[in-house]
Amino acid sequence: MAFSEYFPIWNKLTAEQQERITGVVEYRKVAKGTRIHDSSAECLGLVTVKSGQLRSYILSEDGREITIGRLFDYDVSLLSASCVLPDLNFNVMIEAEKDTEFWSIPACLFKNLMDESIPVASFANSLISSNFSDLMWLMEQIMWKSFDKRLAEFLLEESRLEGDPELKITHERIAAHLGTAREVVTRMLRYFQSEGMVKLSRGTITVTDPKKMESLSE
Amino acid sequence: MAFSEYFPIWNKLTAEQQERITGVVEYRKVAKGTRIHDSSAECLGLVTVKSGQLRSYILSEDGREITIGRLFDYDVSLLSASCVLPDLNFNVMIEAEKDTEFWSIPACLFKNLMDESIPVASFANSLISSNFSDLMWLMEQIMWKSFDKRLAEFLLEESRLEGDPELKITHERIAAHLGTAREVVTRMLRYFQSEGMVKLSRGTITVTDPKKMESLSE
DNA sequence: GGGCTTTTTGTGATAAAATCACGGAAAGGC
DNA sequence: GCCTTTCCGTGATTTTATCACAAAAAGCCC
Repeated sequence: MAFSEYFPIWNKLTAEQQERITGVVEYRKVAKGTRIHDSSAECLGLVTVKSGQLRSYILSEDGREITIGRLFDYDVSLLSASCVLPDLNFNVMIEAEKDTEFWSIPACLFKNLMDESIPVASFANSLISSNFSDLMWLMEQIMWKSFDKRLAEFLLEESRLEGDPELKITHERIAAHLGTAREVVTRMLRYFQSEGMVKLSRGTITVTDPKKMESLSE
Repeated sequence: MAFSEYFPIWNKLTAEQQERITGVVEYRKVAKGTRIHDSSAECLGLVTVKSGQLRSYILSEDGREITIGRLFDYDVSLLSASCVLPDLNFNVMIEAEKDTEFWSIPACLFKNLMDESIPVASFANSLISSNFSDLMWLMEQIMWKSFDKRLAEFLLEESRLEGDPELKITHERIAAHLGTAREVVTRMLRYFQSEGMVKLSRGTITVTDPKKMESLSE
């Protein structure tokens, strides 16, 4: 499948614009675990996922993380484009949670397109807006929801994504997703186990009672 | 002073567009404490502050608040325009922290302008982007900074804004700004007082040692 | 000015979550 | 089978949040 299939506003571009993109769009295939963007490197520009899974997260000075978003097949993101929008200045990291194929359009080209095409500008607009909404949602979760609910929700979402109640994930990773400490996750998982909602073993968590967990997460 | 003076991209609009705005822009003057936007009401559109001070905040189900941004003279905001950007869906409140004069451009007109003018679209872009960055900054504060630092920073910022070390504010209000409980603020303020950084009395907090507080806040 | 209400602040007790400091168990490499 | 690394468990302590209640200050009304 070609890039154009994955770029929602492709048909709203002129042939000339399409050509400029085709000329510079970069295709990459990265292995699970690869960090494709961080604050130090010059920015990637606009990222479009062909297949796989990416996660964006922020990092504290002492190395703690929290996931702020995820990208799946057909998702497009401007998070890695702080140089496109000068008002977008913060340090976000992006890494591959699975082997991932994606395209990137250099920041400078996208910036030019934004300045000459209304469809591109309003596309950028909706991307940023939905990122903003997602962050707002996360904020509300962090501020007003207790940790047990957040963890339950994470586990359910994760097993939904994988299509499997048996999750291959460490407590450490979960802590990084949720922005807390590993011990906190461990203890809460033990509690979930004592309540019969999950079964634990090294490196895997099996959701045994999704119903009960769902009712907890609300 | 006229609206055009306060609208950064006024000169990039056609005469016809300027006229459409002039025809519908609404001027309002509200007293301190007025809530000018909430999730229930139909949305205000684009807000431009002439003078005064607004704050945007979110609300939990059980009534707790946290300030997510502030608007001062000449500031423009799209936060109250969830209906302009369909991807911008969350419930933010806006209230006047001081007597405030502002203009609002109805959402539908602004949406039309965005769809026909690149300067307007990219202006919207930079507004959303900077809101996004601010929220990201807040997120980092909440996640990685301890409460004493956040409170110290708030008090310093507040006294800088007012140009006065003697702040007329209750513990309750501070708690609403920082998204915590009143008792927590009270106790930390007592600690600050015991350390000689502030002097407390009913309804006022006087920053007596800003230097020391600054070094704490870092 | 004396009683009344409302607002603001103080504080103990308890719970939730984060941090610190270990140690032990499981898996993988050779 | 040994050694290293990764992952997990858990007590002790600190920080924040929550709950419950009350005292002190200010405002109001006659």
